[in-house]
Amino acid sequence: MTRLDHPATATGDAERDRRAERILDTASELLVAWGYRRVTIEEVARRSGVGKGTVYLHFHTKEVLFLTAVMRAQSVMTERLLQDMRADPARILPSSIARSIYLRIHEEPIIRAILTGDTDTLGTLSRTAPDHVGDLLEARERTLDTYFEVLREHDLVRTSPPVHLQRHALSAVLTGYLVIGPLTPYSTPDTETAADMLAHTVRSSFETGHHEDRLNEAVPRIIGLFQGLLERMNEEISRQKLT
Amino acid sequence: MTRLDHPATATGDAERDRRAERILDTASELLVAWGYRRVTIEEVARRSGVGKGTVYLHFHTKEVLFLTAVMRAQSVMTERLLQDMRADPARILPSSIARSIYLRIHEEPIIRAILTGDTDTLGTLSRTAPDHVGDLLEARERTLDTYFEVLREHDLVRTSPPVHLQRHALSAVLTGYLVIGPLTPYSTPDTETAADMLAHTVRSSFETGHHEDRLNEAVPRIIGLFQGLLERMNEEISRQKLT
DNA sequence: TCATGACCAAATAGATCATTTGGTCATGAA
DNA sequence: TTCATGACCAAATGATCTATTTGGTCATGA
Repeated sequence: MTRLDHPATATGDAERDRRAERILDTASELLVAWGYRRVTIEEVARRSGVGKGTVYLHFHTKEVLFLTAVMRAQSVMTERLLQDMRADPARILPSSIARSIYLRIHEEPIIRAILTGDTDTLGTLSRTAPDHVGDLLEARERTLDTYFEVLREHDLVRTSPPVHLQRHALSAVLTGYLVIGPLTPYSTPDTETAADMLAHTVRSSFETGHHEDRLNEAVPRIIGLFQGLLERMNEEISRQKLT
Repeated sequence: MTRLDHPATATGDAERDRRAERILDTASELLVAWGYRRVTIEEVARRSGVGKGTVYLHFHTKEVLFLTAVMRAQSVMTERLLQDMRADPARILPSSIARSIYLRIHEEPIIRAILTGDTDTLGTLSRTAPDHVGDLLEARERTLDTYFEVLREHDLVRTSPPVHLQRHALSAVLTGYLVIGPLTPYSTPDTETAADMLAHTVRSSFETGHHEDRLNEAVPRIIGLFQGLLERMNEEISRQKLT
């Protein structure tokens, strides 16, 4: 429970930022464990080793605090996707991305809650999110559209359906695999197997046989695209962290 | 409001059965409009033009009444699928079935509620269903497994993944398309378009290029299969209708 | 300068009471 | 005798009021 002997004034931006991160850590942890409604700011403050008022020096409201926690989780996931892409060009393909997201979600319950619209843990957050970070959500949509356009230009995905339909289809399939588990009372395959099936589904319904060359050509653009989204997210996150 | 001048004792099984159907009609209607929790047996009785006690002459409990209503809706849907299959062999393919189910669900809110696990309209039904009709649910799983096996024997679907994984994948994709609509706050394509995308997804990830002959060979077996399931459902339905 | 916890209004949870509802069964019509 | 019915009951649900908690502020003091 006891933190620093001297909970002294945070000297410098560095210390201050570390404290903000600690608060976000606590918020994330409690969000998953208790659900938005049941977590109090005071508890977050206590577990973060700061006073209650201090939390409000970092985040406008409870809502903003938890939304930021959620955004940070997504930012981290995007960063991982980027790492993967840099290591292996094939990782830019939708099937690989879907697979990674699916697997990651099984160890990051926050993101699962977002994507599946889990109202118990998210509470009213799911309603109010668009009011606070609507721009970001739109940006994500646009990024995905451009993503498919780029893939298309390099003959890596089918060209038959319009781009926005492909995006919709990808969301639908991914969501389906995520939601089906808790929904059906009966036998579900283990995570790894399901992830492979998901990748198979996405691959066969979106992608073409890939040419190694065309793939490599596309990599920088795709990476740039997601890098842009990542920066947009981080920007939004630090915008929420006050002063 | 007024029904027969003579709400007389139901003479013969025919009249009695008509009355049961009327009660099921009312129950279905109110289930969709109000949700399980808010519907009272008395209201169902009033709207069906019978006394409250009479409802209990037909169905053991409130739960059983509404479960039967739900089963009947599924039975009707299965019947339609069978009609389609008889009219056109290609309708036995998973892509076509998925498409039909998806479209039908947009005009049959009951079934949507089931498949998407809509807890607001279904209430506690979703939890308790397996206790009452667990056998039927298992039968449906087995039927789907056999369905894929038959398709496989006629070279109509891929043979790479195990059958039960294919079933799981089909459920996942269909569920995804169903759930994604209410979930995402943003642009969704219109029903018909989404249905086509769904069919495309299912076709490209499960089916092979179909030989007309092989298709026709499979038709009778597939139809028999679903016919069996249909009978199993109707059997369960009439088992619930008392005496 | 800046972290803090007492403080306030508003929301939530608890407790108590009134109403409704699922399910039964004695009654009476046919 | 057969069978539909609505009064009836215990249990669940909802309404209402009170006590507590909680999000958010700000005077205080390190």
